[in-house]
Amino acid sequence: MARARTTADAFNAIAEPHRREILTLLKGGERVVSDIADVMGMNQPAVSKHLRVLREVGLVYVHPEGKQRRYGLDARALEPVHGWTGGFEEYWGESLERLNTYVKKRQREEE
Amino acid sequence: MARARTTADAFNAIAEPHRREILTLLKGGERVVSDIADVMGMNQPAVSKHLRVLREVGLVYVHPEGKQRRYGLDARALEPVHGWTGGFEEYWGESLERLNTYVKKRQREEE
DNA sequence: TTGACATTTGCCTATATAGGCATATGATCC
DNA sequence: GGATCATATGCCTATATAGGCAAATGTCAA
Repeated sequence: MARARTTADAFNAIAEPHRREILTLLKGGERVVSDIADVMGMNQPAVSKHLRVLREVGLVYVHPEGKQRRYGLDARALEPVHGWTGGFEEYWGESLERLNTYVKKRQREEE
Repeated sequence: MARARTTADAFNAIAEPHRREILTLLKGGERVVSDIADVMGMNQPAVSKHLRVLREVGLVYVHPEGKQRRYGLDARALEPVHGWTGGFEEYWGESLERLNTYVKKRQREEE
C-alpha cells in the first residue's frame, strides 16, 4: 500500500510546507493565483497544483473574478487537526521535565 | 520532486492514521510492541515500522525491557502542529457563519 | 550452545507524489 | 474571430511510501 493521498484529509494536505505557507498567506485575505506565486517565489503551475489540493480538502475556496481566480481561506478543516493535537497538551506540558530527563538518560545509555 | 519523507517532521509523521492511533494509545502509558499490534489488529512488523517513524521524529521513545521494547509517548513534537493550527482558530471560529453561507452560495453557483 | 520468544529489517509491489516545462482551457476586450 | 492575459492540466522523472512475507538480530533461560 502506498501513502495516503494528499487530498485524503487536512492532515495530509498540510504536511507540505508550501501549502502551509499558502494558508498562512491567505490569513491576510483573498489572493489571486499570480499573487501567491509572486509572494512565494514559485512558478504558477506549482502553486495551482497546491491550491487544487487545498481546495479538495476544503481548506480554500475559489472565487472567479474576471480572468483571475481569487482564493480564500476556509480554515474549518484545520479544526480536527488542532483538536487532535490538543488532546496531547497535558502530555507535553506537565510531565515535560520528568520526561526530558528520562529521555536524555535513555539516550545517553544507548550510546 | 517527491513528497517529503514521513520522518521529515511531525506534520508528515502524523498524516498516517495508524500512527495517530498509536500515539493515542500511548496516552494510556507505555506499551510493548506486541501489545500495540494486538490492540490495533495489525501484524507486528507493520507496527514496528510505524514506531520507527514516530521515533525518528521524536514522538516516542523506546525503553528496552528484557526481550521486549517498551514504547512511550513524547508528545512535545506535536506542539508545533498544535501551535500552527491554533493560529487559524479565529478563522474557523468567528467568521464561520459568514464564510459558510458564502461558500455554500459559491458551490451552488458552480453547479 | 541451543532454543524460544520479541522485534527489527530487507525485499517486493502498487501507488503517489512535487515540481519543471509545454500546452490546454477560460475569460476579456478589440 | 483573434489577440492577450490568467490559470489549470498533462507529461515526465526521481523519490518515497504502507504493508505483506521472510529472514536477520537481540535477549534471555536452561
